[in-house]
Amino acid sequence: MIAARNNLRTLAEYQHRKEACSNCALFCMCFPDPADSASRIDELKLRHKLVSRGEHLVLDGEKMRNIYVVRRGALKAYELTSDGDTMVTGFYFPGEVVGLESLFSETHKGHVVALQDTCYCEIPLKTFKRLQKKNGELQSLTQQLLCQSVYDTRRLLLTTRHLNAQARLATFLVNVVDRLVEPDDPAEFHLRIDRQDIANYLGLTIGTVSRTLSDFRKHGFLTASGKRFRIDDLQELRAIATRFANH
Amino acid sequence: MIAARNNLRTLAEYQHRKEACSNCALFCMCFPDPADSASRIDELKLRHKLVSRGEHLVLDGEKMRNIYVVRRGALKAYELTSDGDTMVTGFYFPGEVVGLESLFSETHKGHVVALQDTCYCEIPLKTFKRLQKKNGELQSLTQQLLCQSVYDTRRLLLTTRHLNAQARLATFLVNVVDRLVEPDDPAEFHLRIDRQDIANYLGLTIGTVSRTLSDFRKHGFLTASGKRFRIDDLQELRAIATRFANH
DNA sequence: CGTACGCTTGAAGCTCATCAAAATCTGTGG
DNA sequence: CCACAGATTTTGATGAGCTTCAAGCGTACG
Repeated sequence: MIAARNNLRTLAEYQHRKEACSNCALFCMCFPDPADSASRIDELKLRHKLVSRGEHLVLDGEKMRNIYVVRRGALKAYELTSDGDTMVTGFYFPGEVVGLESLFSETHKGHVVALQDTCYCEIPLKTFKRLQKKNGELQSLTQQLLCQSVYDTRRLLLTTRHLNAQARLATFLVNVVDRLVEPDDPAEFHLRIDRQDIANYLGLTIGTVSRTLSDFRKHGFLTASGKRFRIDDLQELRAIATRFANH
Repeated sequence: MIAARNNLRTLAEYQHRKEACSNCALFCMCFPDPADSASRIDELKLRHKLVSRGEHLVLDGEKMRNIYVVRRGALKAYELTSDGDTMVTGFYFPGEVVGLESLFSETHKGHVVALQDTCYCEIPLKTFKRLQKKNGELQSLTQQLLCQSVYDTRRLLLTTRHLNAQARLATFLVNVVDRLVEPDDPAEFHLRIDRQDIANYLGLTIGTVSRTLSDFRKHGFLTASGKRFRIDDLQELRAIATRFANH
């Protein structure tokens, strides 16, 4: 069961949390112009919740009741085919919005499950729509995020169609670094995604992913043991990522 | 050079054209509630234009000035990699909107070129935004189209990652039929896309596309000679499209 | 009617999937 | 803290499927 914490917090408390929210895609919704922040926060009745590893945040076909933003943790989005095969469609890291692309149909497409204990913000759809209606900023932010989503998906599409295993994995790793690591920090992280999910996500098999990682290790591009990764030559990985298989 | 025809037409003339517009994704923008259509059409100052085969409608990196809707013809969207390789990202057929996903950045990503002489509607971005601001219907339509675009791209993504050549091509053909052929018409069409572009789009080579088409021919699923296609067993193609390679 | 381009077909090679076994990691209880 | 069991990851051998390259064929168009 999902452990719910539906507390309404004070503005002061939110100001404290600004750091945690600073890379949130919907930052402007919770922390607008200081002049009227109080009312906004109040109206949001923002709910922080937790899902533990293995629990689902969203189920396929479910009516969309909320929009979610990841605070801490990691989530996996996937769909099941008619044959019962799993297809991993994406991952969500802190600061990222879950379920926005369901906005129109108001029905979730695909499942979203926690890869580790994950803390998130829950924004009721009604609140979101109300805010959107009277707030041009949020309006255009929504469009921006949707456009970005189209762009990202298309990029992934091009990636998987035209790249070989090395380039696919390099693209994936570079993307993870960009999303998970602060710009000037060392590229070292605990990746909660297992090899099977990476493979599925990239349209490869677990064997190929493992082998390719070994290749990268041999070439000194990274140090990876289990789920602990350190990227030693991001430059080179970026180069491999843009190097095409069929030229 | 693009042959421009910037005439403002009368409402009566538009009513006549309703049939041509009836499957337009932005239909509601031009033909809203009959009561106030006149003003809407007037405001739109809709411009019909032409691009001939091989001419570009949109160039990569270009500032977005208009939104386009295809009336007649076919367009190809593609990007160029740093190595100079072409990657075909999609096709546009009558009734479909070009460039909506650039809405936020207001910069076009990728090129769009005409595969045949193509007639389209040009909606100035400013007009579109103005209409959007005071028209909730168009507002939500935009979001819907963006959501749809995410969904379509994701679907295509799943397709190409996990399917073999047969399934990819079948998916492509079924999709073309759905977009190009009226529901109850015989599935017969002149596909302006050449084998090379199909191959690139599906992440295959021209040889594999040709070979797979031959397989389909041998099995009696279709009759294809050059760019003329007749789908003889859409049912079976749909079955192949959903049949996965790696189960 | 001939040329050029696109399409088809064939043979050889390479990448990645498949299956299986070994190695390593993770978590649990002693 | 260590030992053990289950899960995950790595590695290896083999083969299917797709690419590559090249040659031949068909078709469109001047």
